[in-house]
Amino acid sequence: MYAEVIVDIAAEQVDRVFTYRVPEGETILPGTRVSVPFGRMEKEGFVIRLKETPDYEESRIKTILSVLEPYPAVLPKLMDLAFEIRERSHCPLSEALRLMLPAEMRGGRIKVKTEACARLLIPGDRIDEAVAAQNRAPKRRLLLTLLSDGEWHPVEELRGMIRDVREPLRYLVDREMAEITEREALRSPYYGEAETLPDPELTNEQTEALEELIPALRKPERPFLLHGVTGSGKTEVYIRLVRKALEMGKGAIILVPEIVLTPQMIQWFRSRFGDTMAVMHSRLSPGERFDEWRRIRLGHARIVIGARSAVFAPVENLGVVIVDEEHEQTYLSDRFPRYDAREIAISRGKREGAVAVLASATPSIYSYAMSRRGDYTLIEMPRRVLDRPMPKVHLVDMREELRLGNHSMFSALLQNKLDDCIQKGQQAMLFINRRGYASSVNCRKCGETIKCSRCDVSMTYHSVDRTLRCHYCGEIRPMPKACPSCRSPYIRPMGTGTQKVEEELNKRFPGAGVIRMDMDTTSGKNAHFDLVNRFRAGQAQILLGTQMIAKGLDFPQVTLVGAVMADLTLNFPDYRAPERTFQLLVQVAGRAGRGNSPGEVVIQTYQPDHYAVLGAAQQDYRAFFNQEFGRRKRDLYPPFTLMARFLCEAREMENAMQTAEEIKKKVLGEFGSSTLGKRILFIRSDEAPISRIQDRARAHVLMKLLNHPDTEKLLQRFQEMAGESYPAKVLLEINPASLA
DNA sequence: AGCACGCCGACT
DNA sequence: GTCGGCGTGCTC
Repeated sequence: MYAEVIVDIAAEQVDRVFTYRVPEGETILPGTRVSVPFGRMEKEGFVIRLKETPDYEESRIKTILSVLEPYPAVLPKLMDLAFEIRERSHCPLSEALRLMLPAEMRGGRIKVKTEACARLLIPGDRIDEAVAAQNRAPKRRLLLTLLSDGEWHPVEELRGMIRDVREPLRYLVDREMAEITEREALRSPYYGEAETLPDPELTNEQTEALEELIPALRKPERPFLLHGVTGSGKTEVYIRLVRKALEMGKGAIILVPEIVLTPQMIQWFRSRFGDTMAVMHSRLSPGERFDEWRRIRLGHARIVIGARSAVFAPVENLGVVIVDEEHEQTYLSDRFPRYDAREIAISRGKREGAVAVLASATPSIYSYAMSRRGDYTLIEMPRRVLDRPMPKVHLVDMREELRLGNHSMFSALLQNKLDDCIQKGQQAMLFINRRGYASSVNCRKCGETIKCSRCDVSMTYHSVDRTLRCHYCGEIRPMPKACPSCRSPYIRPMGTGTQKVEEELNKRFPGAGVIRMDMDTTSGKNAHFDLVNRFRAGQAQILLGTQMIAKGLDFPQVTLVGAVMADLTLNFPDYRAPERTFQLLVQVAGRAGRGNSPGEVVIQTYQPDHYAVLGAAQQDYRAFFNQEFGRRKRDLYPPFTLMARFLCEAREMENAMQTAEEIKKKVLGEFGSSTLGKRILFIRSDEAPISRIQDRARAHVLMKLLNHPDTEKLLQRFQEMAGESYPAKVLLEINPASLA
């Protein structure tokens, strides 16, 4: 027998199969990882196919050294998916296959953990007798009792209950009353027992949604788009759908944005699904990640809840894939090979006969447009559970506040509402959009902003330790005493960050208690969890935070939500700015009134007439969609067009720019005024907006292409062009998440 | 990815 | 004369 193997090296030159001999007596299935001799190295590889006769000179064929796992690490369906990813993102197959396993599995960096376990060999009806016989040896008695269920018990666990347990255990083993073996142990990312919760009553809308979704488990057709307002109970729909799939013997994947994957939410799902659920997210330790992966692969867990990369979880006989908060940017991978977890979810659904559900209170313009075209089946849930009202939203024009002489960052209305809320003993959440507004440090004399030496972005002032930090590369510098460019001493932090607001709040509302959640206060492993818990327990009345408090959190005591200056994203030089702003504001507003008391929201804005702000204030998705869709059509933005960019990175900007210009010339030379060339609405080469990241100079060729069936041919040609050799490293991006 | 092979510059 | 620079090419 011979095996075709893809060697685990990420390079175009070795992106083809190599033939190896299967050792005598071994049976290997496709998808199995093996260790093979490659040149004079030893490498890991993936078996792609098995065959009887080799198509390579037999005497030169080497033999597989060892089989790394006794089962295929890549399921056949995921193998097909890897081929598709290679096609679509033009990466070596080995790179696509790497997505299918936890990183630490490669290179044998992680081992299966074992632990000693003991169990009783005495038949059940003779245990009492055995216990009674040990009336003068209390430790033996206790041990017999602990083991009396006949199950395996880790010795470590017994040691916690009996001092020097080895002594009585040896006694039992010597008399063949018990046995000890090394068994595989699973490192668990869960702590605490999950309480079992009863099923809540379903609302009419939930029932109706399920009446559409459940039949699709038998014969899935198109993907679903579930549009349910904040608080409409989408999660309960997921739970019932997943449970149904489970009853049919199928598995499920639920994708959520990383930020909402808090221990609470995990415990909550655990309370409904128990040990048949596994989690996958970036905060797991390498051991935990591997063990969770193994639980899924071996079928011990059939339900996976996880962040982006969990779309690749090795669930066999997949019944349903759900993408929660489908509009979130986190579903776009920022690493190579780039992928969109939503696309993969749909592709897996189609490939494996599973229902794909994209869900959001604020669907992406793209997905909603797809549902209008009939490519996705739309399910709407326009009302909240228990007929709770949508929160009442007040818009405050901050320009007007200034005109009235209010120079603080809180409008009179927000101050009054906060006063009121705190006096009533209720809780409030204040959301600050710090992006682009953070306390950059400026010189008041020459106007210079202090930038990171390596990344060309402004550094941010952190008052706790009086340092400047770069949010791109993490560089930390002490706050300078004088302006680095003009030596003037008049430099100081500008703008408003969460810390400054926190100080202000403590001054204005002494005794209310403020919890701040942002990148700085949530860096520890459980910091996020602890802060959320403290707020839930009522240890503070005000929760202040950035993006991370905008989504998914459910605090029934919160009756007031303030968006202090949330419309700043509107001014971002990005065509998605209105979409982002609308989504953010609706999500923020959705945090209010989730309990029995109705909620109120104050949105402070400088652009109260903007349709994204108005749409959010009225909580009217459709109105917003229509406006935004019209604008995209008129101004030729996606989905009517697509952006393509060649990103060129080099040590020197000269090389990066030279490459960008060369590519632009090549594109124009080849397509110029041809029919295909007419699909190019514009093309421009330039330094990238962030001209240096991690000491690499960046330039790009930016193109807007008309979305037309034959545009695909252009893209394929672009992919080839990106693969040629230049003085800079070139990467082709289609509709990049950011143009930075 | 690694490592060999190979063809030109400054040194014990 | 030799050590060593890293460009090109191969690995079942």
